[in-house]
Amino acid sequence: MDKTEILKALAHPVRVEFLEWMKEPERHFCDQAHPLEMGICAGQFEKRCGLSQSTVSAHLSTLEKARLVKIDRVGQWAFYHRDEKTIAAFLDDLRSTL
Amino acid sequence: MDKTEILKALAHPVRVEFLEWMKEPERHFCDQAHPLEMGICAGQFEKRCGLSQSTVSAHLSTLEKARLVKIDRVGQWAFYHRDEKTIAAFLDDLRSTL
DNA sequence: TCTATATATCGAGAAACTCCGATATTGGAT
DNA sequence: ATCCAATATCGGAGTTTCTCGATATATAGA
Repeated sequence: MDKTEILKALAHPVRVEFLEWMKEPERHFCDQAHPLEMGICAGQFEKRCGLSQSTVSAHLSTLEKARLVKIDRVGQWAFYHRDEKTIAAFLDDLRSTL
Repeated sequence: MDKTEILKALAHPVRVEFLEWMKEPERHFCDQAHPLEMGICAGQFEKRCGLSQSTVSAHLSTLEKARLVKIDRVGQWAFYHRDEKTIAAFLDDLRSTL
């Protein structure tokens, strides 16, 4: 759990927004073809943030490198979901050290 | 309380370190001439982080713009201390939204 | 096999960040 | 008034981040 890497990952509002959206999938991704239990397709973020496909992919990759999200690759799709373990550990660490 | 600005301010390990040092002044700044209750002199950080005076000043300025610290200017000195109100509000907000 | 779709990666330009030395500003002391 | 010490600001070099379009990869389906 690299605190600095996580804080850098959170230092862009779009990435924070992605994490917040994933907290309530049924609210923000109700039109996804696949069941929400599988995670959120990368393309879903694209539609909602107004950025290009490659930019969204890069942001998701940043979140993944910081271990804030996990990816399940199924066929041609990448399903993203929050890594609650890392997020909780980070929040606890931040509260106790900051 | 601008969450994005705070997260960007925390996205540099030196600034996080400054905040952590200020949490225990008697431990990290025991050699300060002025009483620690006044806050921590800018020069104290310089001695401990190995960065130049101008760089330290800029980092402290970033923390101040994010309202993570407050400054008391007394004579030619600038005494810094944590703004616990902002820090607590930020941690609460992060825990509830992230 | 060929085509379409989903995602990742590459290359490049713009913007932001980091750091420094030099200079400016401020206030105290002589 | 002058000098010194503490801090802030400026200007610039180097690095990183953000974003895009183009291209690559990988899978599904006809």
